[in-house]
Parts: sequence; C-alpha cells; structure tokens
Amino acid sequence: MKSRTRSAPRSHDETRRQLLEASGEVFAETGFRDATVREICRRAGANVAAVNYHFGDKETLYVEVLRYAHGKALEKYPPSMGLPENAPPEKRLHAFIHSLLLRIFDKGPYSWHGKLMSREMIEPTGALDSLVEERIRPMSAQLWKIVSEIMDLPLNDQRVWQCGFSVVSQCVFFHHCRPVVTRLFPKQLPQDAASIKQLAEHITTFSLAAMKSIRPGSKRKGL
Amino acid sequence: MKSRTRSAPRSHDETRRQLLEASGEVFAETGFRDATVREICRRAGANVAAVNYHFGDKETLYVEVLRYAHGKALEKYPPSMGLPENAPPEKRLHAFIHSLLLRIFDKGPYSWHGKLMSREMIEPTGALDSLVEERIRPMSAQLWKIVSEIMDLPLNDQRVWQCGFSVVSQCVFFHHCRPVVTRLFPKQLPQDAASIKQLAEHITTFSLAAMKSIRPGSKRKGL
DNA sequence: TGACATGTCAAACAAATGTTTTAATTATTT
DNA sequence: AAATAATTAAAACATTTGTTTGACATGTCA
Repeated sequence: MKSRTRSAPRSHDETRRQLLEASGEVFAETGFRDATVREICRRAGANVAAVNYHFGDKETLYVEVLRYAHGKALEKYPPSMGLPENAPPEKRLHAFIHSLLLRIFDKGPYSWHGKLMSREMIEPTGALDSLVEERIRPMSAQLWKIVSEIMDLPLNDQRVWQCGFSVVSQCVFFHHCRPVVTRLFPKQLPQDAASIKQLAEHITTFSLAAMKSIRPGSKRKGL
Repeated sequence: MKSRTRSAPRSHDETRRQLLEASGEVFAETGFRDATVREICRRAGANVAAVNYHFGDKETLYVEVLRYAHGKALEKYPPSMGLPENAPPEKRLHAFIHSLLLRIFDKGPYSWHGKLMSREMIEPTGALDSLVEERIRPMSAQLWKIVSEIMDLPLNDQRVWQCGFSVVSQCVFFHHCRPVVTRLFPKQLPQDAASIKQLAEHITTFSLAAMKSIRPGSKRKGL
C-alpha cells in the first residue's frame, strides 16, 4: 500500500487508455444506453470485468470519457490558436470561430468528441454539469470578452450576451443539423480543411458586420 | 371479416390514440431505448401487452409516433405565415424567424414534437427522409428566396446559401443547446411570448445587418 | 340466447446486460 | 527466490425489459 502510486503496474494505464478510446467510439456511435460494456471491452481487447475494475461502473466511465475527449480536443485545437492576448479582437474572434469549427469537424482519432457533446445536448447526463463549469464556461467568457471589445459594450450588456450566442450558434449548426443539411444539400457540408476555413471566414465576416452595426454609435442599424 | 372496418370496436381507436400520445411524451423524454413499454402503457392506462397488440412492436410504434407528431405539428402551425408574397423581404424575414421560434418554443400538448426532431438529428431513422422533403425543404426554399432578395444575389449563389443557414442556425440554437445555455445562464432562456419576440428581433437585426454588409456594392465589409 | 370475434389483462418467458465473484496470472518488493 | 500486491479472465448472478401466452371480458351477429 505504501508504494502503491509509484509502483503502478506496467499495463494498467494502457488498459485504462484503451478502454477510454474504445468507449469513446462506442458511446458516440450508439449513445450511452445502447453502448454495451461487452462491446467496449471487446474493442479494447479487455475482459468484460475491466470496466468495473478500472472505473467502478459504466456511468463513471462515461463521465471520464467526456472529460478525456474534451481535454484531447482542446489540447489539439486551443481556442486562441496561438494568438497573443492583446491581439485585436477581430482576429481573436476569427481564431475562436476557426478553432471551434476545427474541433467540431475534426476527423482525427478523437472525432467522437463532437458526437458525444451532441448527445449531451439532447439527453444531458450528470457529466454535463462539471463539463459546463470546467470547460465551456471559461471558453464562453473568452468569447464574451472578445464580443464586448468589438461592440464597445460592457460584459453584462444583454446585446453582448445575445451576439455571443449568435456567433456560437452558427458554428455548431452544421454539426447538430448534419442529417438535415446532408439531405437538403449533400454537397455543401464542410469536409476538408479548406471548406472549414472558408466557413470560418463567412461566420466571422457575417458576425463582425452584424456586431459593428448593432453597437452604439453605428450609423447602420439593420432594417 | 366482411364488416370489420365498420364494426370497429368501441375503444380500439381510443386506446391506440392514448398509446400514441403517451409514447410521444415518453420517447421525447427519454429517447427510444430508455423508453420502456411498461411506462408508456402505464401512462396510457393500458396493459403491457397493448403496444404489441396494436402496433406489433416497439419500433413500429416509434415510427407511427413520428408520423403522428408530424401531422399534429403541421396542423397547428401551417407552413403559410400569413404575410403576402409581395411584402418587403425584410418583413418576411422577420416573420420567418419569429414563426420558427414560436414553433420551436411551443409549450403546447405536442411540444415533444421538437424533441423528437432533435433526436432524429443525432440518430436519424427512416422517418427523417420524408420529413425533410415534405416539410423542411419547402420552408428552406422560402427562406432562400427572401435572403436572395435582400442580398440582391441569385438563388444559387453560395453566399445566399451560407447566410440562409446563418439565420436558421441562430433560431434553432437555443433549442438544440438548451441544456448548456440553461446551465450557463439559467435566467436567459426565452420563456414567454415577450422574450421570444425580443429574440426574434435580435436575430432579424443581427442577420439583416450582416447580409446587407456582405452583399455586393456595400461599403462596409466586416473586418 | 348462444357462438364468434375482438380487446384487455395478469403472468410468464427469453434474451440482453451491468455487475460481482473467485480463481489464475503477472509484476513488484523484500 | 519467495511473498505480496495488482491485474486479468471466465463464469455466474441479478435485474431489466420486449414479447408472448392463455384466460377472461365484452360487444356483435346468427
């Protein structure tokens, strides 16, 4: 017991990681309920009892997977995209939008992150609470700060709040409504890096124009 | 057999209807898999065997419910929005946005229709194909016509297509991301008719400003 | 009224599945 | 090398749940 942390067995962490990867896939494909522990363990090359041994139960595994996925995605595509804190807000907005799109449309080994999040929207589990507080709220704060600077309005102004959501909504739309968009216009869904970049530019242009027009002192006020 | 349709038993259709209503609620609340036949029958005041007797199995019941919900929603919100064809496109855009929001935030007895649609986004069933063709495509065509007029661009221009989606995305956002928005800002979710109206005005102003700025010949072009 | 069809109900069935148990295996430490 | 702790594996367990069954009730028609 004394040297337990140091003497971590060779393949413990490896099995744990394999379980996380496998369950990420399975949960994304079939949802929490339809995902079976047996299938997860099969893909992870582990025994049926492995989930319970390493995570306690299926639900705890799910919570850990959400954490793991979001962490990996943020690590791969940081919201600032390497931009300095004092860059002009317009550029930071573009970086924010572009990185969010990249995370959403990522085709890499952690692409199931997006699907897991979508499922949480429809059917929130206990995992969502901590996810919102730990990951999403800080990101939102960043966005609202950017919007507030662009619109030259205080952070608690309702217009800032609304415009922030207008920005995010355009980013997550293609992700959440993919089945409908696919059926309406099979060719138009963002696929490669180029089309994602183009979409990011559209959303940035669209939103910037709107915000600058809404902000106080602007001459153009919509209709 | 000869007089079977005429001599339909007294409570047959009634039980069937009760099952549809009850399962609509339950499917929307918990999803297909988590919905139990026992709970559905309990709410419908029927026996556990009722689902299998009337619909064959649980899956057929689900398909029938989607049909049923679709019909009810169309009945309550007919696609026509009451505005004349030749009204200015700005006003038609506002009407389009407002009515879409009203549909989304409807609190009526068939409000589970929206949730079922959301679930179809995550996990499309065969029912989605006809739903898109019969209901969503005509509505989209209306919107793109409006956007095309506002931006003074042809219908097949990619910018028209993108801006149309930017408009819709803002409308469906609060519906799809409600769990997150609720946790971030519990007070800010549109609840009553007044806040829905206000949101419709924001989205209209935001989008109009953006589109007029993007359209050719405009002096302001975002950043 | 009596025979027949139809719908309802309680109970049981069968399959899936999360979890636990117990033994075997492997790694680490003394 | 022996002992101890940690991990894996196979099997069994317990519960949930969709479905079926056979009896009972009810309405229809001869």
